[in-house]
Amino acid sequence: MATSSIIDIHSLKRSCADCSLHELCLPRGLDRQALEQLEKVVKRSYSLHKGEYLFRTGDEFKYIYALRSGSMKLHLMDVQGNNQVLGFYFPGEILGLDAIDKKKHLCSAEALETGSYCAFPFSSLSEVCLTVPDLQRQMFRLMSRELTYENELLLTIGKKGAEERLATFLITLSSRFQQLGYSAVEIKLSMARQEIASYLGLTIETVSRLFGRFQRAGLITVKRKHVHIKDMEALKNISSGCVGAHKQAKYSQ
Amino acid sequence: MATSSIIDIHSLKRSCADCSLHELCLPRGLDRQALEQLEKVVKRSYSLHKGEYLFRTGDEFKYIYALRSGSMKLHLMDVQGNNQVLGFYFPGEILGLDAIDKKKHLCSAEALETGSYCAFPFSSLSEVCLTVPDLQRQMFRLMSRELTYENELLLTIGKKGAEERLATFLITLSSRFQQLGYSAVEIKLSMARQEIASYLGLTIETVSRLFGRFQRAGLITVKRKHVHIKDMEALKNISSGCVGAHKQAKYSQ
DNA sequence: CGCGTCGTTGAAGCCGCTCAATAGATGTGG
DNA sequence: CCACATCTATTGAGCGGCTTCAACGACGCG
Repeated sequence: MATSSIIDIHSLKRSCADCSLHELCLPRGLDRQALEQLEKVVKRSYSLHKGEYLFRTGDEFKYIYALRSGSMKLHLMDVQGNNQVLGFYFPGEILGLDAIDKKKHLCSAEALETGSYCAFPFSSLSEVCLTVPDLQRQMFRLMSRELTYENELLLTIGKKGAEERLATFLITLSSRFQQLGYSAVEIKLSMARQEIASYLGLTIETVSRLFGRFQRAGLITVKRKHVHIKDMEALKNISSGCVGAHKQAKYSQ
Repeated sequence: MATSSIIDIHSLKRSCADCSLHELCLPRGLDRQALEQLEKVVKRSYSLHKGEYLFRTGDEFKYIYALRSGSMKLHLMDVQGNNQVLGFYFPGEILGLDAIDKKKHLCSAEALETGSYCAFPFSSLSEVCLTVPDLQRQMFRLMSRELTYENELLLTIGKKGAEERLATFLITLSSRFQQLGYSAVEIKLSMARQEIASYLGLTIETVSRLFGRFQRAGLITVKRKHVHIKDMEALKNISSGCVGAHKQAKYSQ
């Protein structure tokens, strides 16, 4: 479990209502009264540095976490050391929902850069859900959304070729950054090539080559962890397989 | 939406308490009083025939479904006709949870054989959740479990070779059947090769060849849709990559 | 500056896909 | 009941995309 930092400017912000992530995060759609209920259980603003874990496989499940700043990766490892990155998380997003069933975390959440988060004790949170219908609804929605994300990732990994996968990854990242108020074309990757590769079910070399190929084709410019999208349309076309012939089996009826 | 059959023996069973799937399904862990609340909203026992849909992509989300008998596949199709099977569902399992967020079904649920199901209007169900803590908890758990399943599928598709994937599939099927009270070694596949292939991110030819290879190796006997597991241990070893050398990149730290 | 980590690039090989033909199963109608 | 059509599954041959193996380059940090 991460230790709280000595000085954390975020801790000055006292309420979810004041939080800039208000409309993205757990409190989304809650009225003032409901927010007050939520305030009672939230533990606010712990900080986290690159490489630190929010939780690890096997940890007891106690909290749902909301990321306030920074970014994280969720990853799963099996007995032989196969390591699959399941997703990347950005401010306003919720981590830990998959641990509810087994009451243990089955995957690990690791910080990709320095950031901060809020923690909601799950037992208290679910009690509040009983008295605040909007909060219950929001919890259901968040879990449902998580399922949808994973469904799309499954489609990407299971049915798309390497170019489509990376293009899909970039497009998705772009739109998520835009929602957060950042540029849709200037992307700062907080994850390593290795992590992108794992997420997409590819190797690091393939990802590297694809970045090069996209750059040579004039779709993007890449410099280390900085990506500039020059031709969003073309990238979207690749992402949905409208160009370069070779795909995996389609099985269309 | 499926039509209810003219005669359905299951409709004679009036309560979840009497249902043989009681301990697997939504009512799991509920006391008598809680069950009564649940009874008020459930719509029981519609029947469904092979090829019929419980819901399709784009359908308005109104119900959560519990499968009573038979089996279903959940699948997702993108714009170009890439069709990914996301999962197979058996009696006691819940379908439709991923539609809560968007209030629309983003994937389709199709019957693999004749069966029956119960429907829970989601708006009523979530109201009941507010007064029955155990039911709310169960909903959270079910959604969480679904996330866990998908995580494991992602690991399988993203990091494992073809043999490992099929072995994992068979092992998983075996243990689910066992939980349902069926044999763990005599497996009747209700899905076609094509559907297995799509689920595992492979082609139908590869799946067919793997079945042949497993049979020649004495691990199983396959005859059409009937599989007999002869060497569970060996299958588990393959499933976790303990044998046949070649795997995908492991990325172990 | 030297070292370690991360990323890029090249060459070669293999796994699983594609294409194609056959066999088996299922259903239909005469 | 068999002939025919259709769909599903099996099997083979060849190829190609991605991985593997290997070496080099680029950064960042002590």
